[in-house]
Amino acid sequence: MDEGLRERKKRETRERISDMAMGLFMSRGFDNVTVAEVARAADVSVNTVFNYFPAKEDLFLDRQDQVEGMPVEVARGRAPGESVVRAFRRDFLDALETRDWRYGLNEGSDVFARMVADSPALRARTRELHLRRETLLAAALAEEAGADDDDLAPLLMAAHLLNTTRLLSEHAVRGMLAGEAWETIRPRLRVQADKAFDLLESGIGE
Amino acid sequence: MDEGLRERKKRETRERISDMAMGLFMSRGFDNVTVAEVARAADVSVNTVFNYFPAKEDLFLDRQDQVEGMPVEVARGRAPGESVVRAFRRDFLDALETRDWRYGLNEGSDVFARMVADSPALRARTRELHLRRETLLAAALAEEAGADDDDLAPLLMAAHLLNTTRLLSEHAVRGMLAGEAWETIRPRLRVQADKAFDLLESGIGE
DNA sequence: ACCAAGTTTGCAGTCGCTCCAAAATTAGGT
DNA sequence: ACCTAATTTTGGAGCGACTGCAAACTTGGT
Repeated sequence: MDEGLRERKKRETRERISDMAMGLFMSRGFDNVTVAEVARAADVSVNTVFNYFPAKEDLFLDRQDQVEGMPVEVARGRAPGESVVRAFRRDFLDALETRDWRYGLNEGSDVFARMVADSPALRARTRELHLRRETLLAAALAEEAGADDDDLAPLLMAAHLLNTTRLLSEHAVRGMLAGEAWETIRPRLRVQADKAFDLLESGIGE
Repeated sequence: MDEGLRERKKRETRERISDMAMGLFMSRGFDNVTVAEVARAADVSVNTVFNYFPAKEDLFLDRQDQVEGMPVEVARGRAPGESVVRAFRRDFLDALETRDWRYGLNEGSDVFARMVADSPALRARTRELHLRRETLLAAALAEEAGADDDDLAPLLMAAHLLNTTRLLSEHAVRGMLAGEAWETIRPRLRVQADKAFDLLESGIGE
């Protein structure tokens, strides 16, 4: 037992707060739930909530922040000789088959998406996360290529890659929100994904 | 006289509020100025401030919102036969020569940029503006190409185009904030811009 | 049992922002 | 000049996120 009673209690209250918050958010929407209510539901003082979560939005995203390094892993985990674009294409197409949660293709991620869409604060946070992933990926690419600080190529590639996956994910979510069945979304998305990555590889000459 | 006294006064107080706000923001930073202070400086009640500007950030951006349709004009104003990418390349390179404010190459836009960087609220708003421009440009491109709703190409092109110009602008600002002279920034930026747009046209095959 | 360290809590306060109803100002007609 | 209707401004009350601080409480080690 490498976890003392103190640490266990901390973890427990943290999880209790997070769980109660998510429950309330799911049933009533992010903006319609006050931090005081979350605190009451978790049987804890408001200050304690802010003790664990620096801002209200962190109650919602929490684990989402651990996903910010995901693109870097995709880039690093590619086969020898494989280009970065091909690695992302492969990763996304795999996710399309397995409905991987990493790209928001998960069943039920539409509820999630609607909540984000309905709350300005959550939208802002989501974009900040996107930006962070962009700079992290860019840094990884720059390191790998040994690019100097004046070279914009890593930043450009990171931005273009993440924006394609982002737009593909958003497109899938639009379909889900429109009530379409996944099996009718998947083939269409697959076509669009192929076109999108082709566009990345061969350029927009039009 | 197509402007009655009522309308003139409205315009005047609006401008007074905006001017006073900008002055305070410039000298003390966005987050260190309270709306109440702005109101006092403009000799107006706090409610009146919110009467003209829906949120504090609007005191800062105000006219910036009128620029959200700018990319659409670049796309629409291109020469016959000219591709969209070429139009944006031309527009940006022109702006590089004239230090056009539209891309934040303006002298003094570094102060502006630092203020945005220092305030989470302003950063969020700036990104929202970026997103709006993206969807507007995408809509224009989709209309022109007659693309259906399932086609992601317009959205992808819009995103890629605006992200290149965005990253180029940010790069320029980084140089300015580092204290570099404009004449040393320009040639380097020109090289990067050429590479960036080449990347867009010919793709990221690596 | 006791002390030091860490955790929770209550309280007071700031700031952005909203709602509402009462004043003040202006426009237009007589 | 006068009255009325529409518009603008204002004050006040209040909500919700968030901070800072000091007091109470809990845990770990001696």
